[in-house]
Amino acid sequence: MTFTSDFPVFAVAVDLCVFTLRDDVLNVLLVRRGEQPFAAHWALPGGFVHENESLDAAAYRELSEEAGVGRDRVRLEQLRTYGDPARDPRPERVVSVAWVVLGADLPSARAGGDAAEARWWPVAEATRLPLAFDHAQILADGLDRARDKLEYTTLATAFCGPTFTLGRLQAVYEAVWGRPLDARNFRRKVLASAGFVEETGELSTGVGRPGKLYRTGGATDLWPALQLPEG
Amino acid sequence: MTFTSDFPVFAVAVDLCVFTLRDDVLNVLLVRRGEQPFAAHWALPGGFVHENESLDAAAYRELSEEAGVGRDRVRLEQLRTYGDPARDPRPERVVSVAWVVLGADLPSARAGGDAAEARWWPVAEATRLPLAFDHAQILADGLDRARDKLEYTTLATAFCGPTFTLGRLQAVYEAVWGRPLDARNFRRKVLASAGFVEETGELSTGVGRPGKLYRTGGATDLWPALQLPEG
DNA sequence: AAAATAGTGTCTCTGAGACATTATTGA
DNA sequence: TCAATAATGTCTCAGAGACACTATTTT
Repeated sequence: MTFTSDFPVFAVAVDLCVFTLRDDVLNVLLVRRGEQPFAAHWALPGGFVHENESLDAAAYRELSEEAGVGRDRVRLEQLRTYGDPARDPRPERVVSVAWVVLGADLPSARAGGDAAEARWWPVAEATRLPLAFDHAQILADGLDRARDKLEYTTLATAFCGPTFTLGRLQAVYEAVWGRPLDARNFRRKVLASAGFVEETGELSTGVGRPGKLYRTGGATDLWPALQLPEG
Repeated sequence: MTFTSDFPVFAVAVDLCVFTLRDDVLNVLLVRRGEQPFAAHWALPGGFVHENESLDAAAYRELSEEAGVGRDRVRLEQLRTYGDPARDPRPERVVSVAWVVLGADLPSARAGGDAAEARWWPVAEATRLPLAFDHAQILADGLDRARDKLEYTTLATAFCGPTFTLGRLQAVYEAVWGRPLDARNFRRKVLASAGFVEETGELSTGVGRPGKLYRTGGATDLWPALQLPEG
């Protein structure tokens, strides 16, 4: 397929920072590239936006192709757009719209799309890898965004399933912030934030004493905010 | 000039929400379009990104062309990217990277670039205009961003000149938030936020009692944050 | 003297952090 | 009975909001 235009021509891509918790550790999905440039390098999943496809539709499509995850399983928000002329060595000018994607219990990664291999990485390891393109920067920005958003939005519940105990929600905060929190203070603050969570009336099952199960409340912004402990 | 590509072809634009204070009222720069589509509609200043030009360079260039403002006069930050296939009626697919630009005492607008006319609008009026493309949405998002950022960053000083009194800084907050603030509490909080402002040793001149002049401190994030009063 | 702006202190209330023990379940 | 998780209360401290008057300058 060939296109022509009277404007400077760009390719537009989406790149995804897909985060989930595995064993109470924050993980990010990376794919190993099968093609040049950066063949065999690890990279964020992503790809080109199609004609007549919106940016978020492209993000959801890549998520489905490269992670096998449907849009009902995740929350997705735009991070920022990266457009340095040198960020992609190919002759085409490639601008990439990056997204942060949060999900609970996302499936084990599988190869798909043009990726030779896909797997979850604990973020501490992923940030030490020599990622393709400017993906190390994008990942760092995505992590910052996730950490910030947990403070003043209810986004943390996106890491949990449809129902969860307060203990699970606390584990989310501890994994993303990398700091232990006091359970009593955490519970007090979560329950004092109107619309953060609501009781389902059910109790959890499994190991340990059953606890009340909650679901996401109606609020999107948190007031008052939870505060990331300093130090 | 004609380009060809093996990828779906996009044009990439930048659009700017340029804010300044005029008579203690928050104003935004709009241009009247001279060409189709949306000829004679008011729009955010902006234009296409050139070949081999980074996104922020394009934003600064448009700012210079359409507002006559150099990069040393403003602070600029990326807002988000808009890419709905229907957002531009032209056959080319146009994705726009939007920016929020804050400046002090920006010059009276002049026509430039492909704008027939340019002028400052109080934001309350601007948001009621039928703007071109999806610019009403972009402007609304830009206003939200500016209001949020004033809470937890030192961005407010970008609306002031190189030195300013605390009274001027308070006027910035009141204009952007649309709420009166208590001067005593405001001073206490600003001076308690490490690195927000630092004394110059100079005093203001002009009407009223002279006050200490401050300049922007080294901090970019505010701790503790200033809080937008509710209600 | 009038208008405009700068500067100062205290009380009260809310929310944050620190901190230990008991309760209930499954293995 | 042990391991794992849930649940509960109090004290102290910091920061936010409410609130009134005096000081200095220009016109």
